[in-house]
Amino acid sequence: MGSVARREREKQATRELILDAARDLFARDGYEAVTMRRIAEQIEYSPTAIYLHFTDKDALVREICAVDFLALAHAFQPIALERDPVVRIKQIGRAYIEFALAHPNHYRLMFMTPRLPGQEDMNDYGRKGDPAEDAYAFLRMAVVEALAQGRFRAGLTDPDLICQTLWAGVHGVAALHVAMSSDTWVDWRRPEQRTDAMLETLFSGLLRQD
Amino acid sequence: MGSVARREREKQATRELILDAARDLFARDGYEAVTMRRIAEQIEYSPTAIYLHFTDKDALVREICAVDFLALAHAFQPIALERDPVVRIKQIGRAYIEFALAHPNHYRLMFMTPRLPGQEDMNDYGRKGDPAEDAYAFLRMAVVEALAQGRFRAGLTDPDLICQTLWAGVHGVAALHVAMSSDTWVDWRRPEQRTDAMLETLFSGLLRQD
DNA sequence: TTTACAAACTTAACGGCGTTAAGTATAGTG
DNA sequence: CACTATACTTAACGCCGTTAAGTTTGTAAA
Repeated sequence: MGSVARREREKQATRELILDAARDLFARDGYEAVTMRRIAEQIEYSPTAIYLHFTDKDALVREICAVDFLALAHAFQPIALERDPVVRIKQIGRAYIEFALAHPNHYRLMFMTPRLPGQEDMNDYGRKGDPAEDAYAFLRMAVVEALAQGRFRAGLTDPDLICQTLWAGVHGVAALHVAMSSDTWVDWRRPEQRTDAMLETLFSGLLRQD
Repeated sequence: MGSVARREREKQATRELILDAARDLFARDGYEAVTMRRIAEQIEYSPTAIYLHFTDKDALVREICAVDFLALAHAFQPIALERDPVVRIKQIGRAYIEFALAHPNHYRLMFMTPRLPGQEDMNDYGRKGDPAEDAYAFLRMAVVEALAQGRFRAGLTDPDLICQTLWAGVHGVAALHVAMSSDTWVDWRRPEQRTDAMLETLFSGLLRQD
């Protein structure tokens, strides 16, 4: 009787097995290194078995990303308690870059790979649960609040433009690190130093000076 | 007698044929869309013929990029005439983003794709001729000059850190556009507007205020 | 207790990819 | 005229994502 429930549980278990094996490959070596055959070998199933649990490779990897991005959302949780919106923005920026440095392959897939036109159909987490979207919304709220407090320089009134400038700034640090840090023709400063320099520059560039 | 020279010329001609066909594919649809078989079909050669002119696909595409990046170096030429190093920096930033927007696939390959470890062997253009490297050196010279003129804020003394902050800023605008501009959950401002906002932010953040 | 069935999985294959080994045609040289 | 270097082609290898067609197996209905 309860057997259907058990079978369902078993199916979810192998689904998790696939996800875990794929996550290992992905986190260590990136999207290209994740192959259906390699995942299958690791969990001792045939490659086609994976298709019983995921529609295709892209869906599988994106689900991994979506799950792991909850770590970013989690990092935002304590930040939400901070009262000063400007401090909050700074903490968001720092947490954002830290996430990118800790999960470069996740970051690359989510923010450095062009979206193919026409895949706005979202995964199981649904449109409004997308952590990346949430992060933008979270930043935007802080910006709107700081704007209301008159914290930005005169002339800066568009919250989206401010958000996009902030985002571009921290994304630049993160993305340059992910893609270019092993280039030897630049005498790279340490990532934390670059993060600090960027945040200070953005803030003294955007904020009304005391 | 002069036949060896003619043969050499003919070989260079088919080499150019390959480069042009590959460039079309690459510029329109990006790295993945460039396949040896597709190039071959277009120029009516067999796929293996390409290997007589290029060691592998990566070498071929990187040569395309290196060549087209000369356009960026070219855009820097008039900028070099500008006397004020701060103005020069601003013009470099603007030209840089304009290049990225005009050649998104080139930009993606050169600056948004992680370098595989151990390919520091450079192409025919040689180590010092790499336009990307030249661009950084060009920026750095302007920064050093501005630094000598005391144009940066107190506390900003490291030319490389300043360069990397500037680079990250403009890279952020460019990279976010290339990878994320078709995402609909952000109310994107126009790229030129984002460029202006970023440059103004960076400059008022970095420069000593008059 | 047997039969039917649906779910989970496998085997074999397709078409694509980058790349290579082996063969061929040809033009210039001794 | 024979020889050889060069520019090419054909055929194949081993990968990839994905699918069509079977096979097992545990449960439920007869």
